[in-house]
Amino acid sequence: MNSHAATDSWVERAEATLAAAGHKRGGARRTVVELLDSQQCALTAVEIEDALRGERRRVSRASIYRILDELERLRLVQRVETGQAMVRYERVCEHEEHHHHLVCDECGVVMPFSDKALESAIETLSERVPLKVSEHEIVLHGSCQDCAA
Amino acid sequence: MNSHAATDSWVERAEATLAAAGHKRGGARRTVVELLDSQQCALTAVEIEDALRGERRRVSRASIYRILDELERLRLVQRVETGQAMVRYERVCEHEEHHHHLVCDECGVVMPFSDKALESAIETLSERVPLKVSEHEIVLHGSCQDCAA
DNA sequence: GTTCCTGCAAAAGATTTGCAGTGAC
DNA sequence: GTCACTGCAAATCTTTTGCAGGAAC
Repeated sequence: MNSHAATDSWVERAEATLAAAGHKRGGARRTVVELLDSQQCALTAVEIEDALRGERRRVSRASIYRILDELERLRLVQRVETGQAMVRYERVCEHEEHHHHLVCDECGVVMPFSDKALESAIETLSERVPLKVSEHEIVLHGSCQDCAA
Repeated sequence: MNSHAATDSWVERAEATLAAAGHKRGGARRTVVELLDSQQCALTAVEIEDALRGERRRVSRASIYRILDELERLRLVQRVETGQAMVRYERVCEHEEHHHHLVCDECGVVMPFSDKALESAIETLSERVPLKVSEHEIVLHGSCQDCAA
């Protein structure tokens, strides 16, 4: 499930960062971290709960939100707002290409994409704007191939 | 408050589109439409309710949501997701420059910006992606000049 | 033993819906 | 008169919080 090099896998960085922040190792948190690591794209809290209910250990909704919140504070995951009712979360990889999202407004599927030209446009722009920019989020809405057919 | 040319002001287009869609003229809806027309940037439902409570006619929260929902379906307003708890809405002007948003994560202020290079990057990109793109949303997060000082 | 971690149940906050009365055409 | 519009109150849904027991160190 996990295709990173062993030495800088996201799970390991997450565990290390959590430990450095004074956290103990909790079973629920480890389970969530492992699930997030195995995902290619962003999940909602409910999707995480459902994914864990069958497979691995069950984790309560409240814990999932608490864990996601802490992971976000530590910049290990990022929120993705897709305009759907629920917020999505995905892991942040330091050495990996930054990506954004495509959302099909008909079926709700969310897919990642990345584009160099877009990133450099954002970078240039960030310096001309009355805001010290720390992050950016881009979402393209439309119909996916299945729904447009 | 309103700086459009009389012939294609957003209020007029909105009224015409609503009428064409079989709507009668409602006092609450007209009040909300006029408020949205007077705004430079996106408002939340609660901000709309508060703005109307003092000044013009009071409109119930439920009606505001229903009105915004209908205006969105007719593509007269668009949602803006800023990562704050509430969704924001703003009018969509056909002949005006498309804009996006800067959000200060400290004080919550939302500002509009626009950038040609960014728009063309999006346009080019939209054709290479497995989605029939109909809309896009870009949000830059960071600290505004007051908060960064 | 202290401090963090979890689940459960309750709370909070945003948005939606049911219903009954009012208004537009 | 009919069908849309609106407000109120209740419901729904996502996310947060309080609390008590359990686990890590």
